Amino acid sequence: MASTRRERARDATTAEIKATARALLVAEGPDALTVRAIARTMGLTPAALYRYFGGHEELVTAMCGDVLDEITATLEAARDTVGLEDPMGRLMAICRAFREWSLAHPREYQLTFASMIDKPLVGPGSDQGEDGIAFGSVFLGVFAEIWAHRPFNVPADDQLPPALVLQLREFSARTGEILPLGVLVAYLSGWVRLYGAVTIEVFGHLGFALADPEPMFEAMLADMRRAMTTPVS
Amino acid sequence: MASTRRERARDATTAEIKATARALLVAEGPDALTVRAIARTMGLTPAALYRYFGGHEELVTAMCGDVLDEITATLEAARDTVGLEDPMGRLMAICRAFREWSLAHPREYQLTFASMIDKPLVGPGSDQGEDGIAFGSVFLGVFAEIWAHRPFNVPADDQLPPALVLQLREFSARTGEILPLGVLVAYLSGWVRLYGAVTIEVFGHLGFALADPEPMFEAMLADMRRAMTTPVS
DNA sequence: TTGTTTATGCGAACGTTGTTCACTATGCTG
DNA sequence: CAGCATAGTGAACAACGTTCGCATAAACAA
Repeated sequence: MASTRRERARDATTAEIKATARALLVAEGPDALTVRAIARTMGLTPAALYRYFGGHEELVTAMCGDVLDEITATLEAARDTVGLEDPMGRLMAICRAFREWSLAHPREYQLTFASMIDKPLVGPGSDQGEDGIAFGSVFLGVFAEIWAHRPFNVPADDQLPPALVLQLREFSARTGEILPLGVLVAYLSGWVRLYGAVTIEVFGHLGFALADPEPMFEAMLADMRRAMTTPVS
Repeated sequence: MASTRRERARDATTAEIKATARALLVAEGPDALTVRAIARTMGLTPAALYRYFGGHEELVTAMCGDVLDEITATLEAARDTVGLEDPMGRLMAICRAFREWSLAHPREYQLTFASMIDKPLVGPGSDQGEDGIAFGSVFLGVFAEIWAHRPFNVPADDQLPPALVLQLREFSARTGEILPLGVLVAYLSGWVRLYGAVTIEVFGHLGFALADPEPMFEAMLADMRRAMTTPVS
């Protein structure tokens, strides 16, 4: 990609900045993620960083992109731990990997997944951002696998609220129309449940009742499986 | 409470500070929630505020408490819209009210429910904070109502993972031992699903697929109802 | 090789933030 | 009335994000 020497050096510095920022984030928390601190630990003047980033916000946005790439790779690796003959197992592997990564990287999680839409909007496939789509397609892909392998009981289109059907049609068109709307509902519900379970645990908002939420997480996964293995009636 | 004149004046100022902070938060966003800005809009010196609050963090913590009280009152009001003969309807009212309040007050929601455990830890009943317990007991109370009104199918204690049983026993002891452990599981699962669905919507992380997540939210409520109306087998 | 351009970094500065401190009034209390 | 706690002031400090003009070194054209 980077042909000329200059471009290579520039990319290296950019990477070093992001790496330093990342290290600062995990070591000192989000409040320490400051332009001046990054410059300081790199032996640079704060002003110098503005040759590489438009400002503080742009820098953390770039970091979110990196995080999203990293977690996408992690999920794919976890997914490929399980063979294609067991797509449900692949989904479970993804979910568990998502939880474990998030618990191991709470700061990054907060930055990337628990920010308002003001900031970089992400989900499993975000409006803006290529990284987001990649992240989302990992999930969507395995749902397609599951459906192809063994269809389960999903509501027919005319059993869904009309308002929902309209939105799902749009979403389906955007994602290649590979799945029935009912499967998209399962996909979205699954993502919402996973996101919620992980977020509440990362924030510690379950500590009032459970010191170790893992069994509850597994129970949620079991319920998710149950919903997706009801035979077609 | 406040007998002497001085104390009354002090409490009034304290309240005005929190009100100003709140107004600033909703009008300008969390970044504008600054000690100096509050003092400025009140016609005070920044230093003066330190007679009332230990610092910025303590101030937003106090605000979170207020928010928690406010939302608790809102949920109770919504709950009492439905008569005692329909406890499930009361739960649904609470859930919908929680979603609507959160969508109408995203900044407050972010501050109160989407902060790390570093900050004020809250959940439906938090480790620290009386407001949290009040908030949580609204939920727990209606679950008790439902169970008393019509028991549903919950796993027996020996069907639950032993690690979970131990934690649930502790939690049960802390909350008065009024419910079987399986009902506590339903309660916690319900809170996790509600929290997740609302959080993901408030953050806009569902916008990649749905412009209006309300039907999906209703579907989640329906599934919650289903899980809590399976007759005892 | 020489001259020109362009990217990179520096240093200083501005306005903002949270917070502390010495000081001055004001109003309550004995 | 005397004494004292309290509320508020103003100035200061360190740290922040950001901008500007100036140097320097690398890349390129002649």
